[in-house]
Amino acid sequence: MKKGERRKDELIRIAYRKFLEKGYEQTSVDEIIEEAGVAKGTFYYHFPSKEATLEAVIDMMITEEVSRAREAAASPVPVPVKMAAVIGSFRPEREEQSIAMAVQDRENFRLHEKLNKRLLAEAVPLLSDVVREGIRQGIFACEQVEERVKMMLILSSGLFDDGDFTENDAAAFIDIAEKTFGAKPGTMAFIRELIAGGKKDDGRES
Amino acid sequence: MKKGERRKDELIRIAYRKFLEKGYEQTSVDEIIEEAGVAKGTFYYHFPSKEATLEAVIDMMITEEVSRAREAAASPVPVPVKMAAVIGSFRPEREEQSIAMAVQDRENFRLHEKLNKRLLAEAVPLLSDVVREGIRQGIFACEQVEERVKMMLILSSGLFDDGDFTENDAAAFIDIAEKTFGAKPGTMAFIRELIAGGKKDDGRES
Amino acid sequence: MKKGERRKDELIRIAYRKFLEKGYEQTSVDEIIEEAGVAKGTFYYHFPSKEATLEAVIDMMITEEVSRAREAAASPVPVPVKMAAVIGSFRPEREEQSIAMAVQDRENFRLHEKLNKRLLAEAVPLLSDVVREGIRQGIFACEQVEERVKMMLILSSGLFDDGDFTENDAAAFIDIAEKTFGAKPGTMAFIRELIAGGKKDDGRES
Amino acid sequence: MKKGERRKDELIRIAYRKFLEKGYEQTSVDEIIEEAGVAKGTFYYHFPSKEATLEAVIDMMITEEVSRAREAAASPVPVPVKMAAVIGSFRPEREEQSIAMAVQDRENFRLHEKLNKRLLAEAVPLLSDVVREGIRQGIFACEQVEERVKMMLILSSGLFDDGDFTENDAAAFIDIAEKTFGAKPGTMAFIRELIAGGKKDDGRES
DNA sequence: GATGAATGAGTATTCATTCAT
DNA sequence: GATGAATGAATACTCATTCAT
Repeated sequence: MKKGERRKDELIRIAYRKFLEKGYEQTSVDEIIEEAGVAKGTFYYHFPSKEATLEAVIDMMITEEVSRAREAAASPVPVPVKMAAVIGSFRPEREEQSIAMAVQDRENFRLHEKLNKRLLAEAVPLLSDVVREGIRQGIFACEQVEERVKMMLILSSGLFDDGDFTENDAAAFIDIAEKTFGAKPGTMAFIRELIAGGKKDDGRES
Repeated sequence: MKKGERRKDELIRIAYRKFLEKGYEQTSVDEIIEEAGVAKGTFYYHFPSKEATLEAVIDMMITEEVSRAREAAASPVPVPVKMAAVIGSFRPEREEQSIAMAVQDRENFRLHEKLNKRLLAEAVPLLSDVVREGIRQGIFACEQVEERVKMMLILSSGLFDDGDFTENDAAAFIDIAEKTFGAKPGTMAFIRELIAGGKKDDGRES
Repeated sequence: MKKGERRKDELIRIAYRKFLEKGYEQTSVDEIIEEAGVAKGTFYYHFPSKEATLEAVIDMMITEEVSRAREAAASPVPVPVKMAAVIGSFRPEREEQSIAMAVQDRENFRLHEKLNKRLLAEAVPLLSDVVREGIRQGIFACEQVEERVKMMLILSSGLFDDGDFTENDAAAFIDIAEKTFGAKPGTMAFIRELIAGGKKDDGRES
Repeated sequence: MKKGERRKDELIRIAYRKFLEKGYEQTSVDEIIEEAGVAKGTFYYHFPSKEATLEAVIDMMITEEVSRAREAAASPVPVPVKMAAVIGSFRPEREEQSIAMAVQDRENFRLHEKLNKRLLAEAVPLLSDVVREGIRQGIFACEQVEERVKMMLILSSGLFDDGDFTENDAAAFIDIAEKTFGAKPGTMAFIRELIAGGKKDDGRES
């Protein structure tokens, strides 16, 4: 990696953190460059616009998560475990920002939405394959696989992403998920641990 | 209603429309007062800040929708029909803005989210009562009623609010909803019409 | 005149002087407001953009000069004298800026050109009437009156506006002007004084 | 010519075209180097500043045109024809840019003016010699030769350079020119073709 | 000769808010 | 109740120029 690229990556990293902390619109270019300790011109040397930085940030996140998810999808483990692993791959950045981002998270809809759209697009096919594998193995039984996967992802994101949920939420979600995919009761109990993991140190957003 | 109150209500109504059209952040106080034909000072006579206008707008929306929903919940009709009516009450702005808001919908997350949080809080108990009524009548059978209601609302909002969904989406959703509440297949087919209604004139954007 | 209008007029006056001194592009909004001692917002309260200020400046100049010229055209004096008076009305800013504008004059093409276009459009008909009056009186004799007037204005502007010309220039110009309008030699000697007046205190620059 | 010189000349040529198309101020160094495919440093290796590029561009133009004009002035043809040829040499860029520059011509006053000043300085003595030759041959009769030449150049530039003129303009101009130089009516009718030539393919702008 | 990353002062414009009348 | 002139910090973005390699 060249010297110039390192500067650019640092800017992306800082932008990433800022966008999570305060949201895209609320983060000014000035704040980013001040934290990076570079001049205004340097920022605009690397990015044609502020919006381009958002794209770069999202690309970075997607790239990382998708590659982790793909690996998980390819591993030779039982289907339910594999599902857990794939979904887990898409739950971003546990250790890193978890703390910082908790601060203020109200306004980063733009990042959230762009990211969600792209993640959904990447995650749905991946998970659908896992579900179909489960169907072949007799673990699951359902039609409209892609749609059901999409719904479970929407639901899990709306419910758990903010780390604010009860045991009842988890129980109901597991029951719904099992019925959604036509699985036997208990098959997807593993989800409880998956989301529980995110509850403690992943205080993403209120 | 006094003269001053009428002015204030007009400002709220204009702000409401603008927020839907362009989003909260993207609507300037100047635009609101210009459309209202009042002076800057007048705005700040009625509202301590721009943010206060957002709160007022949300209050107005909630109040209207909740009262419609309460009426629906109290009407003596079969439970599935009642559910449709209550949910329908919470789907805002059918006739009025549906057209206008189609224009731009990308940035009004702030309004959306504030509204959603409050609507969820109001809608969940109301719908839960309806579901419990259904349980007593043997139409539904489930535990964690409130949680399940919440999930169906999250899911329906994530899936259908943007009017961009397929027949497969609808089919899967209906199946999931029935299983979620332990209803017999076909019990909740009415949902298809409910969401179809929003698809036509609510060409919001994808 | 209201208070707000006075502020606006002051801004126009300052912009006018700055534009003459340094040119439109080279004058920043910051410089104008600093000299006026007002805040940035005040400027943009009165003008939608910097360009609008240029328009306002030009309007101000045109309005003044045209009204002076119209008066001169209506006065009951001999035709050659009247011509001198009308032309003189269009030679702007003798006393006021003459000094300040001398500083730098290199870049104000934009002002100059916009102004020239509009002045020419106003001056040509006015002077043409005077020339036709002269033709009726037998002082002048020519066709294509408007075109000839336009040419003499272009020529006089190109030659004398910068105050940098010789006696030979004046002599040749007078000869050409007389021949252009078919006047007897000496008829338009008055021009010499007209342009001489601009030479001293109007040390614009070359 | 060395390799470095070729690079420099290419930069001048590109700058020349850009300055004509968009004007000096509106052309950024970035645009020039991008089109040339060289690095920023390369530009500043060849030119101490952007302004220096303008000077270089003007030098290039002058040099070309003056040498063409000198050739024309030395050729053994009748005086009126020679005048036409010399003036024609100074009307720049017939074939090359005529099209490109038509795009935008509003802002390149700086180039225009610098060029005009220098062209005038070069053209006046050259044309004056031609006029004096005409006087010796009895075709022309006038004093203040240089001044009259200058005036005709100013006039022709102000009138015809933008290609927007009428037959009346041409007629009046020819009449004035003949009287200016004391020529017999008809002597300078050739001018009509000269300017007509510029009207067609030189659609610079209105 | 040539590169390209870095600079930083400068640009026009926006906008929520204040306050004397 | 209502006005509208005034504010000033903030914003995204530009661009001629420098310099270590």
